[in-house]
Amino acid sequence: MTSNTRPISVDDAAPIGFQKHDHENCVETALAAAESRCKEEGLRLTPVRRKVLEMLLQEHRALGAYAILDRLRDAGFGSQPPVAYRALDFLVQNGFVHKIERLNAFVACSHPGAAHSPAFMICRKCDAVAEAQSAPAKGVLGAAARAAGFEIERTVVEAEGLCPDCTEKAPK
Amino acid sequence: MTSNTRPISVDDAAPIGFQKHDHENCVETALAAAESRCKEEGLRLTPVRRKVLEMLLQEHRALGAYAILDRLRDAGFGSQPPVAYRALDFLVQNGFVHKIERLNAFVACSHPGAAHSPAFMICRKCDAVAEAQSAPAKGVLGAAARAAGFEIERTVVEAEGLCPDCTEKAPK
DNA sequence: ACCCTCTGTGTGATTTTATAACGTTACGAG
DNA sequence: CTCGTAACGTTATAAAATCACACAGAGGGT
Repeated sequence: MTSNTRPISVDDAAPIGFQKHDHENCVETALAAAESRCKEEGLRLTPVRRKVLEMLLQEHRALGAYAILDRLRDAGFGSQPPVAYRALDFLVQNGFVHKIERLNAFVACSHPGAAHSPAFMICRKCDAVAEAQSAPAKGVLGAAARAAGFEIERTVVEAEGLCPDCTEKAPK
Repeated sequence: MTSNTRPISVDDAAPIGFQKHDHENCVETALAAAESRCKEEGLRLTPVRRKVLEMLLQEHRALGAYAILDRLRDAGFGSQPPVAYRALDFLVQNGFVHKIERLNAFVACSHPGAAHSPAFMICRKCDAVAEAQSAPAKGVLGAAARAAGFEIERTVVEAEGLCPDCTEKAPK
């Protein structure tokens, strides 16, 4: 499906999270993408996992594991923490979902398919989360790492602040 | 742990964390700096707070709140979680200590006094933590934020990987 | 068909991390 | 000294994450 995967340019780096978009479509597209990628790679997108991914795509924001768990229970799945955590592990492992460390919460990946080291903008008012690209290893941090002999394997980049809506409403 | 002395060839970008240095001195200097800054700014570096800062300076790595709490108890302070969390709040608030979101743990700031948005390198093997500078708002992320109308107030930048020592030992 | 193994699921219990709520103490301004 | 506030100590509880173990179902080999 992601044959139409767009190259990530700076403009395009404008995050999905804070803008109006065709939500129905965005959810369906992403789900379909996940499905086909799993088929390709022999991964098993089981009902629980699919449900969790769907939930996270529906909300365009970070959900805690227990919020997810509640919804799973309502949907008739197991209701103990490991159920949610295992599904999340799978989804994170395979890049369908990202963990927001700052919030101990999870969001669906907005750039399905693209190899990326994600960066997030988190609104401290309304908790909206938008995903952008980052290239932390290219900047000052990368230089520091090389200088120190540190091998970067993975990066967490999370910006906290005010989203456009909240800036307007509370220009304080 | 490692008595392995590496050349202190330091390029300024190089972080303090992964190198041998005069630890005694570094602890004392930092404590003194904290004290004088608190005096200047009318902040109260109380015994608990001072003790916590000292502990974090001693270890050059991240400690969880409960590890800190244990040591506080041993030192004769209150032994309930809020004691540690309150001290940590104060220290983080005033820039003496940083929280490592990835680890839910805390490290003393390595660049006392300098206005900074810190970045961390975290060794996944030995948990060593080094602090470097970052300028996330200057790069791709900054561009994305401007494009989206997002106002960045604070950033979390944490790189996970292998520190020099662990790279040598387990080149895997 | 069968057995076997491996992965995923369901559940109870527990650990780890963090906050709420409330009374008491200590400090500084007046 | 007296008052108001900031810091502390304690009990209790919430929130986040993991452990341990049993069972179910898919696939492979025979």
